[in-house]
Amino acid sequence: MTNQISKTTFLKYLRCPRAAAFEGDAAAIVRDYQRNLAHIGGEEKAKILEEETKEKLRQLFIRLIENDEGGAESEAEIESGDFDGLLKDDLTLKAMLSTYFKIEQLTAEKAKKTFGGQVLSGMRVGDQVIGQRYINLFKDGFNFHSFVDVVQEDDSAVRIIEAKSTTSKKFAELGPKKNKELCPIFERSPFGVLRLKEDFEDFKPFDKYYDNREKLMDRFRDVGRYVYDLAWQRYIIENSTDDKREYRYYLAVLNSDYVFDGRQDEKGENIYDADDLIVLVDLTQVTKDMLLIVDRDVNTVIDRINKPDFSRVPLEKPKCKINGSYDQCPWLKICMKDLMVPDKNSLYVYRGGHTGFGPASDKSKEKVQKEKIEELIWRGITKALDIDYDWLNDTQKVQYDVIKSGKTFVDKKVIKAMFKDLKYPLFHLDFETMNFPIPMYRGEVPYQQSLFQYSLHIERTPGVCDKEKDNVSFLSTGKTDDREEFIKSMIKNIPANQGGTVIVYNAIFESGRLRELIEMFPKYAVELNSILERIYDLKDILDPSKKIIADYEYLKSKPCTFNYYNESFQRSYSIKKVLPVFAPHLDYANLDEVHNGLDAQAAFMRLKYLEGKAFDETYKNMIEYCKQDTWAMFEIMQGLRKLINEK
DNA sequence: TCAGAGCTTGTTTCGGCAAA
DNA sequence: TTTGCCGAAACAAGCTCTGA
Repeated sequence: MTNQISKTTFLKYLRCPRAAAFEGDAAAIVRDYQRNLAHIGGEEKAKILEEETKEKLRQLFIRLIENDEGGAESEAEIESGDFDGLLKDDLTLKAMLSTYFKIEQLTAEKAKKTFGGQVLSGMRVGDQVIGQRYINLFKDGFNFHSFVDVVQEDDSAVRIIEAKSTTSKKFAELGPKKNKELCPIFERSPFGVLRLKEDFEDFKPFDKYYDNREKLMDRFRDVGRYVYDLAWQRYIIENSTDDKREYRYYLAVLNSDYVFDGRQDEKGENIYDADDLIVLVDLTQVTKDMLLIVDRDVNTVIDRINKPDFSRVPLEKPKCKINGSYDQCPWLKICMKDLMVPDKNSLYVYRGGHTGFGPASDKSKEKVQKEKIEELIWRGITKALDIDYDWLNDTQKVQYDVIKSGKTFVDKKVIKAMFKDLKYPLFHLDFETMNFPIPMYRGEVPYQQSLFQYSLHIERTPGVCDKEKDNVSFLSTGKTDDREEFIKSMIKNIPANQGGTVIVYNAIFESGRLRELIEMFPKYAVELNSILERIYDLKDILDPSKKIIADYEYLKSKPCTFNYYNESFQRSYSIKKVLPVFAPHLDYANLDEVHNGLDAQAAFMRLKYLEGKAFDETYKNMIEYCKQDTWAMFEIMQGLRKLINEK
């Protein structure tokens, strides 16, 4: 039997030798699980199947990593919870399928318009896309295969187009900066195609042109990973066809400057101008230069499948995607355990630790090279307290002390002074948004954070606020463009003439949204500006930003940046880490349906299609979630008040 | 007057974090 | 997946000093 290797599988094997070895043995177990799950009836049975599968994986991994090099020891034993990520059904991905398909359709339209000829793309049947061009290459007993999103061809040329749901920005703005001015390495051709400057006749290479071009060829970079996909396709095609026509290779991405004009058809569906929304990026020359890299990678993958190697590998940030979320290595937890890196209070807990650790630099002597976290871990220094105290900066020393003593760090004097600057009534405000690749409403751009909900708790005098009575909110029904209703409701509840501080958590987000509203709805500019000017970031009280430090005389002399640090924060000041310390009784897990911002987005997507009781249920759950968010802010402030008034 | 060393200052790049 | 912000490192440019 020939081994089938899809592009996704290929990339999994390419991560590292150990990931490849794990993949081979674990993939069969995961495949079995998915097959059985499809035929199983009832939630309870599915739960049992999941537990059984995790136990199988656990047993497998205990065997795999307990090799002669040591491996996981009892204190860092592998738990079945370490496989959660592997078995999780990707709901977000499923919800996005129709959007990805829409982008492919628009790409086909654009290709037809730009180049004419024959255009072949997929057709949607349920959750499947059929009819795309199949490409494959047999090599050393393997079948490397893939589908091409869009193929355009005529008598003389074939154009291979890979559609990606990212924006043109990262290509259009690639290039060095000189005196704060960008020198892009791409330029729009008369046909509106983004091409490298070298493709134009009058090309003269400028400083750092080739450094930036190199970035396109590095699959661990933001731009490079898209280009790699295309180069892989090219490799398969060039090694499996003897077609003599000219082949050109393009990525299709969303134009970040596209503004949706709000046009709709008679059924109320949005009409997009494909020619304007889609940008083609010509990567023919770059992908050609990458063929050698891909060839080497293909041989590496074949080798790894034929000779699995389970031995330990050093962690590498860009490869393993440590701290990355969606593209993190699925085996990272296993490697971490194997290297004795604890879940809590590891070396990764230090703020600014990514730059490494080393002796404090002495101005009179030469600079000492810092050691990266991954190097230290490889040497067996894995816990936060393992590190030499003198190798830490002032902020990190505070973290060390907190872990060592188990006591929270609090600068009561500073927090007290910051509280004095608040003007009552306090408006605790929180937004929920939807960021869709393709804009939803008139005036929006790709990935616009489109506002659909807010919650507001009004605290008229210090410490006096009722969770129900003092709460107002707005939630769009999702069936129409309600943004103007949203604004009217908000400016009524936060009056411009009344004063009072507007409290938000992580102000960058809320102020950004307000500025966008002013841009799109200038007739409310005065009222919206009044809110914008009164915004105060609750996070600044715990962890002051640079701007706040500059504003407050008493913060300037502080060596450590924190005002408050608790061990359970694990360096993060996100509200989900902070809230449990101040209000352990407020648990997001107790809410129905919506537990975080991404759940709220998913619920809002459903809302559009719900009616009657189901609609009411989801609508209510969304209101409750957002209310909890602003109430949490009030509770954190109450906790801080109690703290600073203690003797 | 010039070249080179060493220092200071400014700019660019990078990685990480927060929100949804 | 996006945005903006931040701090540190890396790099670049300009200055002074020194010795010839």
